[in-house]
Amino acid sequence: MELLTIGEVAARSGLAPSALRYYEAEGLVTAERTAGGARRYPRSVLRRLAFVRAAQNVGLSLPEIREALASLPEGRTPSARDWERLSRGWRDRLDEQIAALVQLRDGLSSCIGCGCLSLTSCGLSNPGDAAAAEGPGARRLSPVLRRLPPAGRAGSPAAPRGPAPGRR
Amino acid sequence: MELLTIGEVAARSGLAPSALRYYEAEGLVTAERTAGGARRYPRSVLRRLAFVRAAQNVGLSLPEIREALASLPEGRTPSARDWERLSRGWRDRLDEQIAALVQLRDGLSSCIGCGCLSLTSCGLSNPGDAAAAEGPGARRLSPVLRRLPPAGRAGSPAAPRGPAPGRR
DNA sequence: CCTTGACCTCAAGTCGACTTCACATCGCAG
DNA sequence: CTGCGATGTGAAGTCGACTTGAGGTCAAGG
Repeated sequence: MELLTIGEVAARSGLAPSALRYYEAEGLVTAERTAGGARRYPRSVLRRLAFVRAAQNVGLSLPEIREALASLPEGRTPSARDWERLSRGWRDRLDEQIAALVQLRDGLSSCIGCGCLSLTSCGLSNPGDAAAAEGPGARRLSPVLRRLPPAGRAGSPAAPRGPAPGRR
Repeated sequence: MELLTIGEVAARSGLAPSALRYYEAEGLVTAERTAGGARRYPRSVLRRLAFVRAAQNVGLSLPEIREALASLPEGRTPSARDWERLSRGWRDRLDEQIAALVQLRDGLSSCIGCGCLSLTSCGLSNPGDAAAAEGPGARRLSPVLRRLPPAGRAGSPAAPRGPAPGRR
């Protein structure tokens, strides 16, 4: 009645069934079982999955998301306070990431203008050769950048999350 | 004389020797060899590595970087035109990423204000349940976001690139 | 001559978030 | 009863960018 099969949840959430099982194994969601062992999800799981997605977009890892979810009293619809608390942290995270990218972009722009093609002394990259270049002057990039990507990850057209060739 | 050992390059670039070998295998850098087979790098490799770093920060994958490097006439110091061409593309990339993050952050902020805790209809996440919620109205997130992180990657204290326990 | 230490190669391991595979079951229509 | 499709499980594979490990070589120093 009010319970959804894994296939339905997959269709509605856009996640592959395998991902849902994985999330369950990781403790992000739970499901009841039929006599036969099939998963039956309450409608609220969709909200939970939406939450997971949002958190992923902010850059949280699954363990972090699990923690965040754990801080929401079981099953209950998150209160305004819950939501505010969580999203405030996320906002800070996003602000950090944005600031780092902006800084990088601006460094790039100024490099175009200044003609310092060497890259050896222009802070855009410049990791350790600062030591060779003498003096601790360089090293302008905030560490958050190092934490950021290898971003292209899903960049290649090949199946990041969208394609989900799983449901064939 | 003017040639650096892998250890020196590692120290000056901040990369582990293993990473340098890997880059060579991937065709990002080349090195001469001594009679005994040891790598000897010209000073210019540092510039090249700085370039690689910068490109990584922008979010390029190694294959993409290899391509970019290939477009720089062999060995020659990149001209102003080269640099401008490349960095313009990077800038666009960064702009995209920044825009996506800003959009996400602002969505977050507006959610705090609007009290729509359900997450089911607020575009912050909302992947496929739009179908369930009837109508194609949702799905506000630009696809660039999906390409972005799972960012936390290096987030865990455990050795992303900094620690480089390689040089022990 | 022997030991270090820096270097070499090739193979395999790591991390995160899943997917894919092989094989077993459930429930139901025909 | 048979067959199909949706599901179940556990194990192993995938991708990117490296690191780690095992086992071997080279040049210099005591």
